Amino acid sequence: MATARRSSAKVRSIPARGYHHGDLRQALVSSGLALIEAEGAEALSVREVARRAGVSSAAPFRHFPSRVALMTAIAEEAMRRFHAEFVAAQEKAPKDDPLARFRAIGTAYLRWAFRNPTHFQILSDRTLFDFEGAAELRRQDDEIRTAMEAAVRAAIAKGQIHSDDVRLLHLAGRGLVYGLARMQVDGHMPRWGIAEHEAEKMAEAALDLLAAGLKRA
Amino acid sequence: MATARRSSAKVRSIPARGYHHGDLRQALVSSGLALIEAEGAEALSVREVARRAGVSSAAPFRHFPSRVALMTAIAEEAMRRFHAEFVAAQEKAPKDDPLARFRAIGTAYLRWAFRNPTHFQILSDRTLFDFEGAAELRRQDDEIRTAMEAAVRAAIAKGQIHSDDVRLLHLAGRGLVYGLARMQVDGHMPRWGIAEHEAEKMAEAALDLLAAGLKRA
DNA sequence: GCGTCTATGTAAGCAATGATTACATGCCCG
DNA sequence: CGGGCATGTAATCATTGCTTACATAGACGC
Repeated sequence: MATARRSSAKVRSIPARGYHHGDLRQALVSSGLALIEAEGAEALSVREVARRAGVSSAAPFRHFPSRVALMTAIAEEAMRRFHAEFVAAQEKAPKDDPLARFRAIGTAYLRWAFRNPTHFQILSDRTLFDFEGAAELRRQDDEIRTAMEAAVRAAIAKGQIHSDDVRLLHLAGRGLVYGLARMQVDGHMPRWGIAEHEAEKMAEAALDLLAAGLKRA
Repeated sequence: MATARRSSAKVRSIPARGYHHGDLRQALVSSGLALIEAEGAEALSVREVARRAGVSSAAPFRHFPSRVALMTAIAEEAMRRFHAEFVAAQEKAPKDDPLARFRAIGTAYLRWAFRNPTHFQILSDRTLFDFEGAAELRRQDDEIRTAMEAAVRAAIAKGQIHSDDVRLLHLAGRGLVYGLARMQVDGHMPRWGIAEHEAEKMAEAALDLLAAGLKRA
């Protein structure tokens, strides 16, 4: 009954369930992400994830040496998605208007955070996983930071901004975007009785405000 | 030997240790805060706190119904300190220059967060404690938000700012300050090889940048 | 003083969790 | 077809949050 036998052929491609799970590692990451989405990061336990994947409580330790390692894999998955979307937004952004580009990058960051609060929360809270040990994640994170900084640099070179302190401008931009995103996921967004999706527009407007303030008069 | 007898008098004032602890509740909050300071919020366990206070593992439950309740008391203690410092800064701020006042409030917020990262982290992460159940904390939090909003409103009334959207301006200011503070405690501050205390000045400069951008030309 | 009542501590034990160890199973490759 | 390795299970441990039953010290009425 439960033993829906796979048909002798090379099982590798079929994610069927025998004694050996098709791809437990990925299954654990997926159900882990789903669990966090539903119950919060604190609620993620190795045993619960194993339960949802239908395996014994010791099985996950074949793929991850510790709970933190599992969380790290989940964070890397989240970063992979964020990075992909960021790259896509990056390509659609105007090539010849650095300030607009800076704004576009910030907006993409904000939109992603607002629409994937759980993913964003995992990524931003580095006490949840092993940041140092996640090389790929760090690389993608750096790439995003670098892109933002490049936009600022280009805007300065083009004389679009009335300041030439790259670090400071970058810090202000990133600080604002990061802050707005975290306010949202941390529940610090003032409730002005406006619809949820309005908060996102509001945040984007705040970013515009900064960009406008930087413009050369 | 261990029974250093208190001298008959009204013990109440003396924090001596008999079978009954002088003021266990406060002792738990204090050692809890110290523990978080040293090991991070995740590391706080009721048993460890009890151990450090020299009582049995069940004793804390006489004072707090749950671990979260203990964390909430710790958060309230942190907020009390923050609020006190905020009020002090508020009084020193210029009365007649709202924009400068707005800036002063933001700076005080930033300074506190940079110098008390643990306290700030506890307060900002509402998954750590019971925000809804902490009435006094909520009141003090509101008071700070209100003060910031009032400064913005006054700046608009005085024609110091080239915009009249109070909510938006407030959001931008709070978002930036909150973001810079969280970047610091979350370990997202770019390491530019500058000294630690320079980061604080940098953050303040970013705030100035926003304030300047808002100024009427 | 004295006895009792209550606040506050202890001891022991429960279920759940992260992690380890010894064992089982089945897929892959010679 | 048969050995070996990857991947699963079962059983177990220490630790944790929390509860229950019991102990004791202080406070208070008399």
